[in-house]
Amino acid sequence: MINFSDEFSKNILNWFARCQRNLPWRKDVSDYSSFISEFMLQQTQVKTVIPYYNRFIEKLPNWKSLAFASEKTVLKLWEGLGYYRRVKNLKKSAEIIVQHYNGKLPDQFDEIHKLPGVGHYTAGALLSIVYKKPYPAVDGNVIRVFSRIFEIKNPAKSTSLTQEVWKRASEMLPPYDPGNFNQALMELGALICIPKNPRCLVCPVQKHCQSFHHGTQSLFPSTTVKKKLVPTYMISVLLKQSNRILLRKISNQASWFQSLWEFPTYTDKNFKRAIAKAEKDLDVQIDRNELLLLKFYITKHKVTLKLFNADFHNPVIFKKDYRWIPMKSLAQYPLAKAQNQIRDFILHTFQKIQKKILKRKK
DNA sequence: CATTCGTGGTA
DNA sequence: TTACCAAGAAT
Repeated sequence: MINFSDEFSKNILNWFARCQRNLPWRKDVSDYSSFISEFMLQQTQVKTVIPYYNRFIEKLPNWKSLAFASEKTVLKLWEGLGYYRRVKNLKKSAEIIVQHYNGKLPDQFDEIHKLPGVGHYTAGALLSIVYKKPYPAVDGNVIRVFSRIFEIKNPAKSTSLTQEVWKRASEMLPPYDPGNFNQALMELGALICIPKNPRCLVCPVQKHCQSFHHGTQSLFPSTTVKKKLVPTYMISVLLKQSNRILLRKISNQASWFQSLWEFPTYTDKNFKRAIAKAEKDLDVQIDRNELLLLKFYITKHKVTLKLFNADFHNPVIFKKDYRWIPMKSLAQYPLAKAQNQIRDFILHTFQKIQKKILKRKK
């Protein structure tokens, strides 16, 4: 007589063996490659990660190369991926592993969990995938999958739901193949048990799913409360001085990664106030007729991003963390995605202007 | 423990 | 268009 969790495990493992996606970090699995991929995949979709992962592994193929790489090199490889704190923690972890663990990822939960940027999920994922140890790994996918299978009514994103799913995942974890079991659950959440319109008809564990039997898939995880959207305007100021351009280091109150750069950017719910802030901070006159770029940028709370050209009033502005960057070396400075797109735009137009000048000289 | 951190995708 | 979600962690 096969029990529930045993049959469940076999069904989902069988499906995973047949249907898993062909992903770069699934060939030549090592402690290092798994570590990099797990960090990149935190709150980031597989499709987004793939090119970043390939570039990163090619450039920094092992613990030592990462530990001894310059901060700027590592940040450039992460540029555009978001959540930049992750890359700081990633490098720090590599340094610790090279220094204190002889260049090999430790195989004890507490030691892995202590590494910066490694939480409960990542520790479990690494131990189960790299060392095949029986630890569960519960991510957003697994929460959704289990909340449907067991019709867990706790509200979405609540800690009680998270706790409940960790408990269930521990109970369901098979002693054999825990790494593939964890990955199979996540893969199921990514391919079959998706947030909306789950594909239950092709689900390998539909017979084990209470939501499927009751037709309640859309009720789990239980829906959250609505929020109001307050638009916020962001403007970036392009301050030029001959062939140099002004960047500043991102520095905010939190202990955040300090080596990321940006064009001076100001936000306010009121558009005019945003411009006034910029003019006051930089002591410049912003020319609204010389709009270089108008771009819409929408997230949960922010709505527009505009780039303006500005003229000097008083050249003696600069506090620390502001720097004039020659246009030619602009590309070397790691920026966040939105700023990065502005940078590319500026470089592109700059090149076009240079070409025109060359033609005139001829 | 509720927020914040970036960006892209979906219905 | 908008709310919600994605291989979460730190504070």
